[in-house]
Amino acid sequence: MEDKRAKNELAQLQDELKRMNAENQKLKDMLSHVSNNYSALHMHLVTLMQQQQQQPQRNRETQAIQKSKPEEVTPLQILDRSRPSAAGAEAAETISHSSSEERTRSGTPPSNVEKRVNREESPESESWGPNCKVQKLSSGKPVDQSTEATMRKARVSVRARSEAPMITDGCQWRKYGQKMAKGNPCPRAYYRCTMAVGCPVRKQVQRCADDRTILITTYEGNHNHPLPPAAMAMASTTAAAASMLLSGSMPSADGIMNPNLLARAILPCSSSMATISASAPFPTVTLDLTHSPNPLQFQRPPPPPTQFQVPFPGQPAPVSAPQLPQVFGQPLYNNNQSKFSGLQLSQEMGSSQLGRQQQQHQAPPQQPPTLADTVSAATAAITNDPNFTAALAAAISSIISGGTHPNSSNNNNRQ
DNA sequence: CGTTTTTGACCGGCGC
DNA sequence: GCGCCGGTCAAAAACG
Ligand SMILES: [Zn+2]
Repeated sequence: MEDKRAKNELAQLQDELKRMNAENQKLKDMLSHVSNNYSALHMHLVTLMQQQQQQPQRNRETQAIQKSKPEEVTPLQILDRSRPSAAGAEAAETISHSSSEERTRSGTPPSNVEKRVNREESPESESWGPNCKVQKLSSGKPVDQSTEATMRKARVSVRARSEAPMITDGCQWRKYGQKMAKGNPCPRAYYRCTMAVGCPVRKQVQRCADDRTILITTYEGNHNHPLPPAAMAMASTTAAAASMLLSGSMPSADGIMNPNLLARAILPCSSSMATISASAPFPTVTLDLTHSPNPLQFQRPPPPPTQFQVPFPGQPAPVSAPQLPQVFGQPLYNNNQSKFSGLQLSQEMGSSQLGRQQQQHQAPPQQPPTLADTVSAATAAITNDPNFTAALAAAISSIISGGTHPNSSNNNNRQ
């Protein structure tokens, strides 16, 4: 009798323990998620500032930022022409593909789709096949809206530590492929955004070969639909990085310059380096949210591609720009940044492209060496403005709540 | 049932 | 041309 009761109790306890473990795990995931978001946001901010100072006269923008509720309109969103209406998805699509190509979808069976059609009978193919075609075509004709064409080319890869098989960025993804990478035991998975039909955004996820706790997520393209706040951080960050990558500034010396600026603007407190790697078929920005406890990353030329570090002249050591990190550190868990403080931005481009393709862009804003000063000045100005910090805090908390509140629907990712 | 994942086939580009 | 390789497709299976 009594035995029975004891047993019962025990079972109960065990059950509870299990639950707690589960919750614990959940919390851990959440925390990691939040941390990632934080890093992304941080990065975003810096990128933004960078852009801002590129176009000084846009000074007013700061105000826009302050005014706008972060949840609804991110400055970034303004920058790239994403329209609001939900139904706009369709419209956006038309816009994005606009001039150059004839959308083959919906009743316009183009001749050039034939190849794929071969595989299957239905002319229903629609959407993606042609898109690829277009890609090439567009590359063929230089003019075009550089945004669309180039955006597809540009890639932003994010390195972050994550136990989860996939980083939670607030978007919905459908896996459409998986391959074994060559020099890597871990497979690479391909996803595409399913938040809207025809959203061109894709990403591929792969675990780092020599440190499996690091997850490399590579984004490509811009969303053509409104995003939930939880997804804003990543999306806008990557978009910003991408646009930065191929908007004028990227070429040659500037290319080196930018990450440099970013690096020093961001992590005054941590060792930072901008790495530029040659040999990549397409321009790629790499945001490294890995802290990398060991100086491992300082000698990370393992992968065959010739990678070389670019130690900035006279900038090897931590910088003094104490304002920034504090601003972020406060509203969040007081400096949990130990984990993600390190952020490093590197750009890679095709070795072939390295030389040419640079001046292709107009108005090379020859950025004087004083740039760094400008940036830090801007940083100071911005971060000193209470309104701005308030807005930022709001943004952050919104993201956090969006990501963590179970009731906010999105909560956790699947699987 | 609709949606997502799995997984082998397939494609185009590139180097040989 | 051939084979490799990074990507993608799509049928079937798994999922909820
Ligand atoms: Zn999308």
